[in-house]
Amino acid sequence: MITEEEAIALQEELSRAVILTDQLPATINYIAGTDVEYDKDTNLIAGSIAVLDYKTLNVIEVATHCMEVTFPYIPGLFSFREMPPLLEAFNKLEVKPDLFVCDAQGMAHPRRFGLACHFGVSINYPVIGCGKTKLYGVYEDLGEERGSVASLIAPDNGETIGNALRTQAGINPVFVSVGHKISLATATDIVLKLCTQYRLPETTRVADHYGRLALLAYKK
DNA sequence: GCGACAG
DNA sequence: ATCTTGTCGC
Repeated sequence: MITEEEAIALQEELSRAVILTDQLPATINYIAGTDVEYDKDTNLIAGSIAVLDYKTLNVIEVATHCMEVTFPYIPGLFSFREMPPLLEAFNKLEVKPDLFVCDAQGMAHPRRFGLACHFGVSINYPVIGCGKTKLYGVYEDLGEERGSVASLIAPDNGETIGNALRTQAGINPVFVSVGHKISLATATDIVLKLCTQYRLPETTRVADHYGRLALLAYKK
């Protein structure tokens, strides 16, 4: 298995391929959410990708893949744990979406290479990182209203590596960052549009739901 | 040494 | 991630 040192070296090498500008279709038809579920009492995990119609948010297709975990949870090396099941699920997709939203960080990472970047560079598609909690960076003065944004600043070089985004008034923000082939501004705009009723994007919620079902069915 | 630490 | 429904507080 890949060692921790090798994983870090690989991140530093692959991170040079990340594209931080909009390189997506002028019209977005399909958008996918990705998530990975864990089983409480086995080492099974399920990668899940849900493709939605961007305009109506209707579910178009869902692909899942169950397997055993192959890498421990180490903050900063999270992608090496979740990439395997996600790549398998991606290969099962019949409808390839215009872009993806990962349930994790992209550039908002100590080496600027969170799961959303790793996934994006690997499949060469536009990807947005949208995490529920922060891994790296500091922010201040985030408004309480829906749509409020505060820059996530990297403490090592002072650069903006993401946005804290309030998707519902008075509810904890989500953390948006570039995964691949999209700008932070576009990514932030899209995530807000996907949060129609809840704190998290509909893409993430749907992927989570079907991943859960797939894991339960696989256990039996 | 202490706190922080995606899922 | 996983414990988990109703309940406490603004």
